[in-house]
Amino acid sequence: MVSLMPVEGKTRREVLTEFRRAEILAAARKVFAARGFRAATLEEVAVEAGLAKGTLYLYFDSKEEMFWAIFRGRVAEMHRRLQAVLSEPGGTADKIRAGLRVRFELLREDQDFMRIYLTEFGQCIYGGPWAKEFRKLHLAGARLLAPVLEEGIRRGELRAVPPLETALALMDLVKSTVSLKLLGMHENRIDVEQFIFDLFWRGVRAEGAAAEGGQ
Amino acid sequence: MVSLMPVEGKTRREVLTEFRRAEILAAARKVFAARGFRAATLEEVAVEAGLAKGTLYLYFDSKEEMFWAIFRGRVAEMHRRLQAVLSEPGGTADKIRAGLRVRFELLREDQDFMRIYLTEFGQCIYGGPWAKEFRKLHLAGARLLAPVLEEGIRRGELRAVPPLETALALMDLVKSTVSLKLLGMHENRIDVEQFIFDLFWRGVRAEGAAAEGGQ
DNA sequence: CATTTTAATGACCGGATCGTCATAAATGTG
DNA sequence: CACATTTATGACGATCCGGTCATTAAAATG
Repeated sequence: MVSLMPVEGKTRREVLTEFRRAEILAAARKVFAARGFRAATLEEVAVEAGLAKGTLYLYFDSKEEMFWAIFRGRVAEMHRRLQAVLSEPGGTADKIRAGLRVRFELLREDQDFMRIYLTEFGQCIYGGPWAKEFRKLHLAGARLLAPVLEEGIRRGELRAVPPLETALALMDLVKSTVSLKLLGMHENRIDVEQFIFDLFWRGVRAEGAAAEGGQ
Repeated sequence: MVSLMPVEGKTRREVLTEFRRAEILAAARKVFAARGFRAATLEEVAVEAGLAKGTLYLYFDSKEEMFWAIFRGRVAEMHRRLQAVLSEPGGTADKIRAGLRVRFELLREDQDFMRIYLTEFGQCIYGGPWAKEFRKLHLAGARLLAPVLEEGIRRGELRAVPPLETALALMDLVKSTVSLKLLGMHENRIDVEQFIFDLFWRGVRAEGAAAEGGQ
């Protein structure tokens, strides 16, 4: 009966099921990114995945579950990468620059995800079932950066800014710049990453410091 | 037949019609702000206005028209006020501060509007019928500030930042801060307006300048 | 007060879409 | 090959909502 070959503690069936789930999520990410959560239809997702709509429900309970599976996973990935670069040794300016780079890299790698992040975040104000989760994830990102800023203040590299608020300001600066990029406003006239870094770094560095991060 | 009393070039009927339109728009603003454009239903708007749904269509052609009547009017008002404070004499720092004050005042006066602005702006990426309009209005705001920055650069008060991009960055900095305020993240721990001004001004001021705007 | 004109109503239509379920195809089993 | 089990299907039910329209209420008119 269970002659399905077990592979690394999982039956062949479980592996196949996971594969299908992943296939469906890839299709869903595409559709959600193109249309937004509300306007995206499961029919589209099904077509994109080469399946029938009913089949989706063998792997997910609802449209919401699909969305969150995509979203949570990607945010977690982003936070892992942020954490990684922020824990490397280096000055505060370097860390801020590295954190910026992670976000811009992510944008280049996966515009779909950023689009979801940016547009659905606005909706979280309406307090649907996600408002709390969204807010928690967003704050979690800021809490990764805040200690770096605190450290910078202690070391005298930064003036005494409120760490969490400043971290949030930076994240939003990136976020909205990213949204402008998606809107095609910046084109290639300036180096956006460098521009944002300059603006922010000059905004937070200690009074006496030169433009040390301006390489 | 036309015994309706003309008042300042308008018949009594026209005045009443305008009044009804305004009543409906007030109700609509409330509902749109509470639920967002998509989730808001005309049934709710009608109830809020104390009318039947069908009656709304005597005054507006569609849900979209209602939304834009609200949105355009309010943005125009914001731009008028920005233009007014930016054209007053004063240093660049003063003007930036005054521009910030306008936006924060607007937030305090009419949170509903800001909510609409913030949340529906995210959606404009999807290129519905509004994408172009939204973008145009958003850029128009930046174009009010850009000349002030250019003037500041000429006068040597600011370093050579790209004016339009910098104006957009400031607008977004305010916008997202505002959204955090709406989310209840800041509470009253810091003076947000002062915080944003400091961050931005230090980010753009000329190399030699002291924190002149820090009053 | 009778009549005409305007304003208001809410039942209804049409389209969209989430999620279900009886049925069918595919796959595995003996 | 017959049978059982898992996977897939897409028509369908249910719901929601923007917009319409025949009908009713109100207001103006003479």
